[in-house]
Amino acid sequence: MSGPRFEPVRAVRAYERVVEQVEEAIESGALSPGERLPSERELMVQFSVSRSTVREALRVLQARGLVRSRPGDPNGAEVLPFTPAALHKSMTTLARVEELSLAELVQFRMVLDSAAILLAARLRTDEQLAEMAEAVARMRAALELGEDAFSAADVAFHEVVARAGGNKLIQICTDVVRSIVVRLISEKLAGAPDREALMRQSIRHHEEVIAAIRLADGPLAARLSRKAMYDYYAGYVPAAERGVLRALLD
Amino acid sequence: MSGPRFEPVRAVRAYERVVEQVEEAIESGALSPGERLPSERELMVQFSVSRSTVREALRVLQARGLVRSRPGDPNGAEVLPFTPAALHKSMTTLARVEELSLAELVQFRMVLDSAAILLAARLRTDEQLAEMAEAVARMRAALELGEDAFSAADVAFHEVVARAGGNKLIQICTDVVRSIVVRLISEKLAGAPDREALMRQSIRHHEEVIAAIRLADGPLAARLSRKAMYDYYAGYVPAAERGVLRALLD
DNA sequence: GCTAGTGCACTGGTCGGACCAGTAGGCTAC
DNA sequence: GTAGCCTACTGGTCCGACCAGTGCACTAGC
Repeated sequence: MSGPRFEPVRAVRAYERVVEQVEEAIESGALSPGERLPSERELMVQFSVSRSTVREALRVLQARGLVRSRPGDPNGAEVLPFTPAALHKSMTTLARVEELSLAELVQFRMVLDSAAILLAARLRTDEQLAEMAEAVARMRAALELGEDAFSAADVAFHEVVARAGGNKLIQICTDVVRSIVVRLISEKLAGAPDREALMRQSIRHHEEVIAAIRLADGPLAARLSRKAMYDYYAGYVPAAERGVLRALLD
Repeated sequence: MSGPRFEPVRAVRAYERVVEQVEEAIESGALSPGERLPSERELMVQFSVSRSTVREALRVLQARGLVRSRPGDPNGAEVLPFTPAALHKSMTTLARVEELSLAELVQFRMVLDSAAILLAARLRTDEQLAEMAEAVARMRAALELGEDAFSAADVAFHEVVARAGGNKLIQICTDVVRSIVVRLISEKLAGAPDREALMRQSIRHHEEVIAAIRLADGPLAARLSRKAMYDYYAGYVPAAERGVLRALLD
């Protein structure tokens, strides 16, 4: 016979209550990006807590990327528009403490990027298609300009595609993981053999993908994009782990 | 001619320095999960900052899921093993403030889950295959037991698959997004028409997927899983948005 | 001798007050 | 009318204090 079901009471700290209330106000839209929170001294009155408690709450909210405070600002903390910064931070942490391999990260990109391309092939506007072509043109021009320009144009291409795919979650996740991958291999990048050949090949691949997108052949575009990413990154992945990447090639 | 390249100096607060140092120690492995940080009073000596500053740093580290502190604990804060809690938090925030639609979330699951299944079809062990079959058996048994048991068995199935796929990032992301989706539709779930038919259909689909995995036919298994997820969730997605989901069906 | 119980020394959580450097905007002096 | 100062705020940091917990060593009782 089970008696009255008591719920475990976890001791909830004062600053957590403050965090919850402010968080709720932001997520419900009662506070919009750009608006200001009351000053810390005002908040301590409203919440009936000390300033230390208010400040600990604000630190948490700041760590979650919801607000930002600036010393000397005559207004209170500013409510920020959503940025994937917190997502980025926790994924980076994940990558470090869980020791995610480069193979896993690249595989993740192959999956999500090709999905975005599949969707983009069906949903893209003509304008977006032109943007993609322009980005690839800039990649080609960057052959003369150097690594950074090439990389920037490449990022621009993938951003247009992700946007055209219409799924914000995919868009943000690809973006976050891409930056992690880029940082991981940036040091290896300089000393890599035959960078220029790799870049030329990458450009060809991108052009093939665009052609498939133009024809609205999503599955083909997706397949080509996976192949492109594999060819581009396989050299940086230990040979033993390349098998799991090839599993995604048709 | 560009002179010496000065970097912008952003004012770095004291507590941020503390966060960085502790974070580095954890991520580099100098501090392992289960180990203890020095007490707050000890940390204020080591870092030469006040206790308030130490505490703000600890709040940030706690928000990132790296440490936990318990009142009265004679030891310092405990270094935690990685949990996707922070990732979960930021994705949930993303879902709320960016107003991710259920369609986007389900689409994301279709993509990642089918990728995991594709990989699992090639990499799974016989033992994992048996686990999958057992999970589906429990789903069938749960027809008598109710919604919760069914859902739990379903989760177990997808967890085995994700594990068998061998990509921790995919595994964690599917897990996080699944819980968000589940919470989103949990209220609609009770009043849904013809739940039992949906559950029976879902079981059939799962069995088809297992069959394909058993035959190591990854692409088939992946396709079937996308179809399964579409059929299961389409009813909860506004008709106007179902098109983008169907774009993933072959 | 061993065990059960009691303090004690420590922990984190919270509070209040204080000072500093920085900012914005009103005010004053030119 | 404008340039420059002044003031009233802001957040960042520090300090000292108190409280309610916790674990452990020590002690009193068997």
